Amino acid sequence: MTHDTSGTRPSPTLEMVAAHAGVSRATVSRVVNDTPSVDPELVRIVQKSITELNYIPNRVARSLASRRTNSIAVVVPESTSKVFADPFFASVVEGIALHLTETDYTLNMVIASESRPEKTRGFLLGGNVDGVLVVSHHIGDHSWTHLSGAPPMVLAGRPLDGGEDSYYVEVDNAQAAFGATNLLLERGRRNLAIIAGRQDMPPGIDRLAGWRAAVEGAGLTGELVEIGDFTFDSGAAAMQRLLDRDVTIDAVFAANDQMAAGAYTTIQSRGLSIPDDVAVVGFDDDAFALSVTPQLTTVHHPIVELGKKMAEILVDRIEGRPAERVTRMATSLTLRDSV
Amino acid sequence: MTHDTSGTRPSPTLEMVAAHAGVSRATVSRVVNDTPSVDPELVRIVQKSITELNYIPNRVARSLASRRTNSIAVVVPESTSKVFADPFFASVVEGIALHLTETDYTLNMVIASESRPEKTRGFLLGGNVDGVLVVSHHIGDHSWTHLSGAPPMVLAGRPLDGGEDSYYVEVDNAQAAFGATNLLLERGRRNLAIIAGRQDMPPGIDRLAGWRAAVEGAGLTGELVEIGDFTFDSGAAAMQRLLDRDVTIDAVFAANDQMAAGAYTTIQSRGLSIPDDVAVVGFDDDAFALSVTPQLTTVHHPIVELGKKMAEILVDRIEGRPAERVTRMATSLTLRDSV
DNA sequence: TTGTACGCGTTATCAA
DNA sequence: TTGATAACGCGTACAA
Repeated sequence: MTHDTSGTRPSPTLEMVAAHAGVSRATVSRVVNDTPSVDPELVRIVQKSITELNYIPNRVARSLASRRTNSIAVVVPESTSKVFADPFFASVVEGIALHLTETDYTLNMVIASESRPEKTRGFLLGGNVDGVLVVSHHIGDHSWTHLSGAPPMVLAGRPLDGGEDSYYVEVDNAQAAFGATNLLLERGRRNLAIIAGRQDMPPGIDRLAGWRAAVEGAGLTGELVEIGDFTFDSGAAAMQRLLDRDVTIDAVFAANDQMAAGAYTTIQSRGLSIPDDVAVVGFDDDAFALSVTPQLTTVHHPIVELGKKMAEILVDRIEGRPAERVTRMATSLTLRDSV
Repeated sequence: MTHDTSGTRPSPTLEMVAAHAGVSRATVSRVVNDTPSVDPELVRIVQKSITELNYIPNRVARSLASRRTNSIAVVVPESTSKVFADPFFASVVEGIALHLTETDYTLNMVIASESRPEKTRGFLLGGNVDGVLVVSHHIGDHSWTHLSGAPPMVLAGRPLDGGEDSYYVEVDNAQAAFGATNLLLERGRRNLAIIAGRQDMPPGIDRLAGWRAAVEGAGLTGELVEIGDFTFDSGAAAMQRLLDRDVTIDAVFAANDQMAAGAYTTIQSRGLSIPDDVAVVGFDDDAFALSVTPQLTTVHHPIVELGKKMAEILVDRIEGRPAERVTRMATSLTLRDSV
């Protein structure tokens, strides 16, 4: 006895339904699984018994017999203890969850504990899930990506380590950053800085590359670079360092909105005005973009859709349908008052 | 064939390990489950075989036989499409996940789809999980709370509908709101308003009650009440209505930081100063409190801890250990610059 | 179209 | 302490 079960009236088994309906278990199983070749009359009778007895199929037994679990895992790195605080992550998971709700798949969140890596590995390889979704980008986080015997997998963002055979959904970070930076240039800004993100993950790397391409394409030097870790505080600190290096900076591109919001506090505390003295562009178009004053001009990308797409592709793969290896989501520039 | 399995080398079964080790399956099972009464020498031999063959126990088969799934469900309402955007929710889930990582339990996120309620119900009652965590507060969302046959459950926040027998973890919303409001009174504010939250959930109801108690306790009339839905925009709108009613408001208590941040934009766009003209106090102490200018004075509560506690209590119940029915987390006032 | 019977990988019972 | 062996609840060839 593992817990108080008073008042418990467990769901009947398939066998009990069969008895009640006066058919074999096989027939009940067929009705439950919508197998075409069943006498409509029998279908009716069985379904009646099912509702009368309040039968709920046992997913565990079903999995054992069918070798499919009908559940998929979402793996997130523990290292990023801020994963949940990151609106990007939250939105991806939301998209995944929303799509799966419309399917018969169940969502398993697994924290890739660094202290117990074998736990994650065992879970993923133990036949507990039909597929895996990975929302991390750190180098090294994909240690299980190329394991033989692993179920189908779809990544959020391009993999860092080769991974020619990986399936993933991403936004074109470099292109979007390029466009955002060009906006600043078009508005006449000439002394551009960037608060880049961690250089061990694609969004950090590619957004910096896009910024650099635009800046250097305009014949300017891309030297005003400071690195943050995508958090609010790191944005504020990076802005400090930038202004300490060059007070004449007239535009900043931040690799995400949280860091942009952090930069705001630094800029404004130095008596500088946004956008008059310093124009700011962010990336993500999340809640932070709206909560700051003046509201932030930022790169919008469909994060929830990205999550949905990941789930969609994974389910396609699981069920044997063809699927694109790489899907790129479109971005757009949301113009507000910070430029 | 459901998907490409080239290169797959499935984990061996318990039986294969038994053969390899020259013992019976029962013995291997005992070793795997740390059953005390096994010859140390055999334990060694079996463990050797396990690592050599790279054996991973099949959780599904284990569940079927043992009638325990080693996984718990976190139920979130679909209605709140903003659940994931809500830092509170994210932190609770983070806490839950963090605690479960240290146990052998797995986390199942289930969206309580309103269009397919039977799916949620079936999942929860189908023996798929050993316990349930509910992070919603809406009236009606607990329709499955009192189902017989349901596994142990722990709620975030007090249940709205009686539920004398429920287990839950909460913060004392009324008490905290009372304290926050008293701070405003102590600072000499006399024309207090509140942007309350939805009145169909405890945080909305109780924080309003706390505010009212403090205001009326000071001999003032608690009439300046506007209701929001915990979102940024609703906070801005509510502040509009308040100022339209009475421009001499000198203090506002918002039921969460997001609404407080929304109120900021309204207040400042009317040319009023925070805190000189209007003092503001929020609730949650999340990222929004830091991203606004001036930084927000707000009620801090240990949300991640709350999640951890929920998971801890649920696991205790599942494993038959005694547990408190109601746990109340302490709050504190984080003083910043908005008062 | 329906039923029989075996197997899925593990735990649990009962003898030995 | 160890080993047969019967569940666990369902899917699915295969046979009828």
